[in-house]
Amino acid sequence: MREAPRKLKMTPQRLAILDYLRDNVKHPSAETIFKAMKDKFPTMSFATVYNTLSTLSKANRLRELTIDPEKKRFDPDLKPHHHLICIRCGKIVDVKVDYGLKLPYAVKKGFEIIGNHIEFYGICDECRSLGK
Amino acid sequence: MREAPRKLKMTPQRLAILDYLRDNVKHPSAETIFKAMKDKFPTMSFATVYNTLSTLSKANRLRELTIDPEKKRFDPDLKPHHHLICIRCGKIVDVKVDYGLKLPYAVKKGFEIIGNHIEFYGICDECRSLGK
DNA sequence: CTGGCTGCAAATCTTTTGCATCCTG
DNA sequence: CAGGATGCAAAAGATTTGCAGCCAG
Repeated sequence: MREAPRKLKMTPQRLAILDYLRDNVKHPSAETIFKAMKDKFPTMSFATVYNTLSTLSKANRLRELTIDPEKKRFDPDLKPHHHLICIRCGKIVDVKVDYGLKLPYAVKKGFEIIGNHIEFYGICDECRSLGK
Repeated sequence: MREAPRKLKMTPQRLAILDYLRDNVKHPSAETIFKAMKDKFPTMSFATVYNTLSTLSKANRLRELTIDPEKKRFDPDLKPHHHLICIRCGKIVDVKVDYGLKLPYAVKKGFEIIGNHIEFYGICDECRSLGK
């Protein structure tokens, strides 16, 4: 693809965000990340978080998930994998299974296929035990 | 599931939206739908479009797609199927293939699985011929 | 020195909500 | 006639942008 993982200037803010995301399997939203950042960097602004996340995403250092209709979620795990989301509480868990999906020629005709992502929808045990 | 397809009061606005969506394979956004509505119903408000779409969705008369990070898209086709989106122009085409996806027990443990949806990402021929 | 990055605020865009009025069933 | 639906405007969120000052190479 076009956007080569060009070299990034590593500022304290970017390092902090990358650090927060490393091995983070909770798929946090920008707001969650912002709140976590404020602890260490009380001066970091919302715009910087958004801009940084966008920059890191373009540089292939993280992936933006669209699985949550409310907001974007961010995933530091770059290996192709899928997700299961609880439609009640928004909890997201990884689905590291390779399904080897193929598109029939009639569908992909004209398209250059770049990738795919499976969203599984469900209700987690906590939400189910919480009444409904 | 919970939300039974209860009886809907059929107002002219709802009929118009359902009519516009019927056999519509373009997966329009709320804004696109609103614009189309304004032609026939110059008085229809944005809020009514959103409220109606939300109501119809809850009543299982259409499906909300989260595949486009920019905005929600709406699909009147209720039969389970998947989608291929052009990441440049946002064009969405149906992928009517049953992949019979199964989750390993270790993953779905604790979850009540409700469904799944595959997003294929690509670049359509038009966008490719348009330079980049 | 220069361009990129940050911080702040304001702008934008999508979607939701409050409320008075209207209309369907 | 009653409750739900509409229309309008304003609110609420999420995300983006403009811009001046700052910092690193």
